[in-house]
Amino acid sequence: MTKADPTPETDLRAEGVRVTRQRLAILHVLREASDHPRAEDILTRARQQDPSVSQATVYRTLAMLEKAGTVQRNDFDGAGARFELADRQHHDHLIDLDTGAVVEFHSARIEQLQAEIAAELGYDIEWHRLELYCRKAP
Amino acid sequence: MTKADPTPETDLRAEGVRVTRQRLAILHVLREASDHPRAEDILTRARQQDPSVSQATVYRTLAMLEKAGTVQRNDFDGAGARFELADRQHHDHLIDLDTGAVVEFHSARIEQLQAEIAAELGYDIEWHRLELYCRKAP
DNA sequence: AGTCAGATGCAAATGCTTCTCAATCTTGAT
DNA sequence: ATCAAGATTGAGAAGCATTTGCATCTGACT
Repeated sequence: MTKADPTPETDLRAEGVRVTRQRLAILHVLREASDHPRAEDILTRARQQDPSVSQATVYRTLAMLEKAGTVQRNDFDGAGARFELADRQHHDHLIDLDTGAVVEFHSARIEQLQAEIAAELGYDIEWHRLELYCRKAP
Repeated sequence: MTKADPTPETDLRAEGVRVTRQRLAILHVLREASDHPRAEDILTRARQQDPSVSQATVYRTLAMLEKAGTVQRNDFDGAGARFELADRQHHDHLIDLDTGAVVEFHSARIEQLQAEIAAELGYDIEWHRLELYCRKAP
C-alpha cells in the first residue's frame, strides 16, 4: 500500500534520492521548525527522532535540499547559516537585532521595483535577498 | 603645519586611534578600490604600498573601521566577506552571478516601502541589506 | 630623547562547513 | 523474502576565512 502522506518522504523520492531515516528526521525537523534553525540546532533536534544522525549528514542533506530548491539557506548574521523550508511563498526577512527573532514579510511592490531596477541595468533577477535589521519601535 | 588632506589619516585621528603606516595603506586601498575587494585582496594591495602589512592587521583594521562606520562589510556569496568604504550615499547591490561583478544602485521608493513595512510590524529599521543576484538579460 | 599604552606580526587557535573512506543501508531485481 | 550494487552514513581529518595570544615595535605626548 501507499501512504497518503503529503510530503515528508515524497520530497525525497521526487529528488530521486534514497529515503533514509536520517533524511526523514532532518526533513521532519525543518517542517516542525517555526524559527530559522542553524545546522547545529537541526542536528540536535533530528537526533531526538533518530540519535544516529551525524553532523556530516545534516550538512550533506541541507546542501542537497538547497540545491533541489526545497530548503533555503540564510546568512543573517554571518555566524553560521540558518535554514528554512522553501515550500511556502517567497518572502523576505526582518531580523530583530535584540532578540534574534525573524519575522517574514512579502511586498509585491518592492519585488516589482527590484525587477524594474535590474531591467534598467540590463539584468534579469535570478533571486534576491532583502533583510531588514530592526529594533522594536518605541 | 597641518596637511590640508581631505580624509586619509583624518579618518583615523577622528577615531581616536593611532595613525600607523599599515592603517594608512589599508585605507588607501579602500579609497582606490572600485570593486568590492576581499580581505585577501586588500592585503595584497596594501602590501604594494607597505610590505609589512600582515593579514591579522588587515582583519583588525577592517573590523575597527567597520565598527566606526567607515567601512561596510558585505557577505555576497558566502565565500569570504567583501569590503567597501561607507562614505558615499547608501546603496544596495546587484551581483552578476556569472562574472561576480557588483553594480551599485539606490531606490528611494524601495527604501520607503521597507520603512513602511517595518513600521507596520512595529519596528524601526536599523539597517538593511538588499541584494539582487542576476544574469545579463538576453 | 624618553615613556608607555596602543599596534603589529607571527603563528596557533577558532568555528563553521566540507571531504575522506570504510562500513552500512536502500532499492530494484530475483 | 533474499541479493547484489551502488548510494548513504558516521567519525574524524581537512579546509577556509577570520580571530586571538603574546612578545616585540612604535606613534604620540612630555
